[in-house]
Amino acid sequence: MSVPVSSGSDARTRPLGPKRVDESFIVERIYNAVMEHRLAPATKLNELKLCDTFGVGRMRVRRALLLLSNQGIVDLETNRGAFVASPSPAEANEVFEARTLLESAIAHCVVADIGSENLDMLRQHISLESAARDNNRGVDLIRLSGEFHVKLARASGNTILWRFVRELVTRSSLIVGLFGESNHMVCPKNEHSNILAAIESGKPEEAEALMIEHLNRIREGLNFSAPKPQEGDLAEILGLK
Amino acid sequence: MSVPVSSGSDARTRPLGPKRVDESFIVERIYNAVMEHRLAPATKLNELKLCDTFGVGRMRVRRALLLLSNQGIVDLETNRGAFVASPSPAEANEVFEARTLLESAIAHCVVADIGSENLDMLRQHISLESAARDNNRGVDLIRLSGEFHVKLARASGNTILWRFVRELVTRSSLIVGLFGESNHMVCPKNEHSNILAAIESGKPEEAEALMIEHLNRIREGLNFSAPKPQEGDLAEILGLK
DNA sequence: TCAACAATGATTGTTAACAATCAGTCGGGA
DNA sequence: TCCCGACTGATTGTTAACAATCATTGTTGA
Repeated sequence: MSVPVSSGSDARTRPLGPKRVDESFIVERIYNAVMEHRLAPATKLNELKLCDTFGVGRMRVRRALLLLSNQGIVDLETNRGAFVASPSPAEANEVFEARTLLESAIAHCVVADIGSENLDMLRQHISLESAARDNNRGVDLIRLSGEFHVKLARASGNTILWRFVRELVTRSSLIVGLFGESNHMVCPKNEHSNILAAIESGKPEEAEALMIEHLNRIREGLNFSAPKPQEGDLAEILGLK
Repeated sequence: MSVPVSSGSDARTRPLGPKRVDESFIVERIYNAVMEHRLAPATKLNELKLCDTFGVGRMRVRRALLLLSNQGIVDLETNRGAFVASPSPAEANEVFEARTLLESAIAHCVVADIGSENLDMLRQHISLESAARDNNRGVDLIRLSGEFHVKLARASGNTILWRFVRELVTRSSLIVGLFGESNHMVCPKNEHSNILAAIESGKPEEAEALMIEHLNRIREGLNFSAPKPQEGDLAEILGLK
């Protein structure tokens, strides 16, 4: 558990070419780990372990953790350290309220603006999702389900909206991990492709309505009376494979 | 210019009671200064001066600057330091696109949810705005014009949306400072009160439409072919009066 | 057996010094 | 006069050591 992961050592021993490991790299990695449910809520994020994992000094790690805490992905407790955030039910409601407001508007607007290359990207994404679902690749499916929303926001061409949605989707991943009922699918089967279909056929109102329904369905799959305590292993999870 | 400001020294000499100066305090101060056009785009944010101003160590200042850069308020240039951001025209368009999308939806939704105490708050705000306009209190008016949007978002009761709008409004302040035509008023005379009226009378579509118009009007007041270089004095600007 | 408590190790928060880079000045030469 | 380069002070980036706090273990006593 506390054994330095080989990939971590790699990061320190070889400079990884011209790639510089800055705060955003660490933030990115933790974002991805949360999105894929590899980092569970309340997991302790030990500074030294993160230093080993990424091969950087403590300052970098602390700065990255500060950014993450600012985005609601990490909780910083004074003198106790950093933990993956455990959103409260109230917080969860805020996140989904904000998502509904933001993403429904995006779904509406994107119909007019979207270009063919972005449509292709989304189509390709849907096929990846289907494949992951058919092959029972649970981890991939979880990640892809969230990524659809992020890619749709990206298709809006607005990097600010993209960033906002990305934050909210990642926080949703924590929320689902905490309150999601295990038997309930993360994102029901055809909803993403239905949204895409509405976009393709140029129906903004329908795309918007479908997005709202979709988010409500996810929300209904939450059970706030059943918080799940979990345990994370950290070094291995974040290792640079 | 480089003289340590009295208020800055105050901050260091007296502990200011139980008030602890952490990153968010510094971030808050710089946010306010930008909102009030007291910090112009491209102003150099010298670390030591900020340390003196707030009476904290360099670490705190650097962490605050990191947060601000993450929110598009500050640009960090390696080995050159921190500068108040100078949004490009492309960035400006993104900000206003995002604002239109977000704030129109907020204006729509808030009609159903808003409570009387929030309505009162907004009414009171409008009267402050009017007073500032009538008395030619330019600085106050600038601040209040932006704050209306922030308060409206706050009235939605969603702290996430509030944070997003706050960031965008603050960035807008920089944009207006760079590209705004001086003779053009920041926020035309009655538009805020018209929006509030629509909300009060329970007309979500009208509130939304007015908000969109309002933001477009601000946008039309921008002139991207005329960037204005400006100079800031910093220590005095941020001093704890 | 259990609870309170002290001691120790681990982890975080902070400071200070050092290294590296930048910006502005001065001087020399065409 | 103008341009180029070395030099110096200022500023930023980084590291390491120190201080403070927390968590855990082991002990004592009822």
